[in-house]
Amino acid sequence: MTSAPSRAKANPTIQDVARAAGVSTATVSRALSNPDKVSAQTLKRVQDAVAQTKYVMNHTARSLRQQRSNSICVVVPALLNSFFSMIIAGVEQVATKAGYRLFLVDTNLSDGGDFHVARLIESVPMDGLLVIDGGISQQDLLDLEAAGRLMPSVLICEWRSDTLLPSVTVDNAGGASLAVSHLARLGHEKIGHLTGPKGHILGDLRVEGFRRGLENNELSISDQYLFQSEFSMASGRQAADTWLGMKDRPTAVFCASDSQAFGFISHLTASGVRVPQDMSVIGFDDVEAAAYFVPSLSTISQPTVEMGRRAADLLVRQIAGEHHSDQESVTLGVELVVRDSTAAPSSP
Amino acid sequence: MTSAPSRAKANPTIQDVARAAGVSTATVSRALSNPDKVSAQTLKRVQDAVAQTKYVMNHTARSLRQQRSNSICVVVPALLNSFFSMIIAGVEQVATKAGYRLFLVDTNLSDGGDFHVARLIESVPMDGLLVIDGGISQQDLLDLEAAGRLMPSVLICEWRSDTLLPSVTVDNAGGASLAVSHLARLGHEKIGHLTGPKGHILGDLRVEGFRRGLENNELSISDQYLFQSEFSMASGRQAADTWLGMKDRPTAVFCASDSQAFGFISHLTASGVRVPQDMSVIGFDDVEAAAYFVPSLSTISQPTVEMGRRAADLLVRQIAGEHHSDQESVTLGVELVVRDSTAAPSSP
DNA sequence: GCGCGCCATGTAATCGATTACATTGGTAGA
DNA sequence: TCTACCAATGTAATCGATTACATGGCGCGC
Repeated sequence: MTSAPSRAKANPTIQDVARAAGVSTATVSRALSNPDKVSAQTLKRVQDAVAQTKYVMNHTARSLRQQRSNSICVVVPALLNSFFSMIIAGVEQVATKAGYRLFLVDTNLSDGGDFHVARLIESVPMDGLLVIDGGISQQDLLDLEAAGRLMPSVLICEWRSDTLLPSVTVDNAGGASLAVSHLARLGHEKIGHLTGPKGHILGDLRVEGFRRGLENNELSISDQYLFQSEFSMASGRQAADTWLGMKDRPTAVFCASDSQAFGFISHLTASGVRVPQDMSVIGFDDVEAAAYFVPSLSTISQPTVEMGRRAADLLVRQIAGEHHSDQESVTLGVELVVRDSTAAPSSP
Repeated sequence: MTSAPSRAKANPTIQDVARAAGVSTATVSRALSNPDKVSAQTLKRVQDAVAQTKYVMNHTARSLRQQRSNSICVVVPALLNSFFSMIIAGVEQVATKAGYRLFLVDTNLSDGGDFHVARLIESVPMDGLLVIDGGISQQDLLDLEAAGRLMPSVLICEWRSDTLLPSVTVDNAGGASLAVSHLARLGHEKIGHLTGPKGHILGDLRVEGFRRGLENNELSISDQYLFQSEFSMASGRQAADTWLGMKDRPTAVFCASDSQAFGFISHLTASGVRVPQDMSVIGFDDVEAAAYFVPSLSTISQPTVEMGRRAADLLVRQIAGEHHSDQESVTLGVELVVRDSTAAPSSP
């Protein structure tokens, strides 16, 4: 190793600081992380020495010794969805304040869709895990638990009920029901639903809420009004094609996500169907673009930032060793936001 | 420390594996990371021992010893922008293949807008840095360089020209000029521009390209057609207000970002101005939603994924110690995408 | 005046993997 | 047959901070 290419030069270590301050490494360490354990005098000398040597701590060494990394990992299905970004913003606020670094993993990006937590955990030592949305298979988590390798974890967004982990969720079924009631109040009787992906817990719960909403409003349920779909815009556009091909069309649809609603409306408009005059559409999530879409989108708003905050809080407490019991799971409420994509059905 | 709460139990170490296999720790280490350095026989025994003990490597220890973390940090201004997410997807493909883990940092999320690379670098030991967009101040980078603390780095998206670091950019000015020419070809003579934020390099370059485009088409430049703006939807909506209040309005605008275009069109439509019949709008970026907006948005498309790939490639090579000279900076081309938000001006 | 205990600090073990250097046995070339 | 070298493996130092334990000095109570 002769003349290395322009590389950061070797960092000063705690040894250098100790020498400069004329104290032992133990004292430096204490001065830095437990200032009240050293005398005011020594503290000052150490601080000066730190400034002089331009010392910065080596977190790797600290992690190794302390057997903890001071960082938590957030697993997300799709960073590009602003809904998740908002949650992360909330997580960030709390985690940073508690002294944790954040590690983001996008299951969509990684492994070309074949994502396994196990591999993640093997590769990165983390103090805690925060899983957003059903991106990780329940089975993976159970396997880890069985292997005794599961670190403190909190789940955000709905999850299968039999899980052992604390979670932060919103009232998905309730939100769906709200959406349906809104449409019913406007006078719609033939209401359809663009579902989430098959087997996805969030989708399932919203279907359930959709059904309940219809019942509450004494409307009949027709399975042909269930459009098997996914959360994406492309999927919403596809559903629009199906809708256009139907003989007996619903006059309003509740979409399991805003993205779907965008795709759906987009294709309808391009085909000459006017929203909301000819057709009402309501979404779920209230992403930023919902307010700017044409027409602006009626939707169900979730307290995203708050969800992130609560989850991070649960996780930090769990890492600190506070007992986590079932009561630690949290469910937050949702809100109906009425904009321009819903209206009374046109009289035929 | 007596009965800890349900926590992952102590992981097996390389020592345990060595014992189980009846070899030394050095041999285990070699078997795991340099399989050709041990005999086939020993290799097998070690592998069996690994399986038996359920050993997983402790990356912290490895990082400490090797003085490298095998991870690179990506600094992004806003994860929720799908434009950046696409870039990251490209980065991910290359970085993972090269054996690096990805660390994402959102400067918007962190520090409430007061972000400093220095703090980041102090807190997380990384082998390389990938900075997307002008989110980090040039000064910060220069300071680091001066302090000899700058790790191998690559910049994505345009940057002030005097920088010392390799970068991956697109032809921003060229793209802007393309957009203007498209509008001019349609017959527009009064063309406006929603600029990026003041002093932002990307915005500045697009303004420059806007001017060049007008010149190329022998159109006059009127400063009142420059709408001081930012990249956000909210900012686009605000610009629409300004536009509505003008006496002599442009008949077409080029927006420095798709988000702005959404906000602009949204407000126009709500005010009864039809796009593209009464007004043409073209954006820049080609985010996913551009194709789904109503009307679908004409825009300038950037090779986002490719940008990420190229940048990651440069970075990995730089970390490996290959000499990086100026020729290593890369500029990629952009493309005009014509959709439904632009049309010939209505004859008055 | 003596002893107990506490405060500030130092000494050295420790976290778990990598790797420089040492050792062994075997083989090819002279 | 002897030397030189190589391949395979072991021994122990190393990365840089934390922290258990040891030490010395000082104050307080009796």
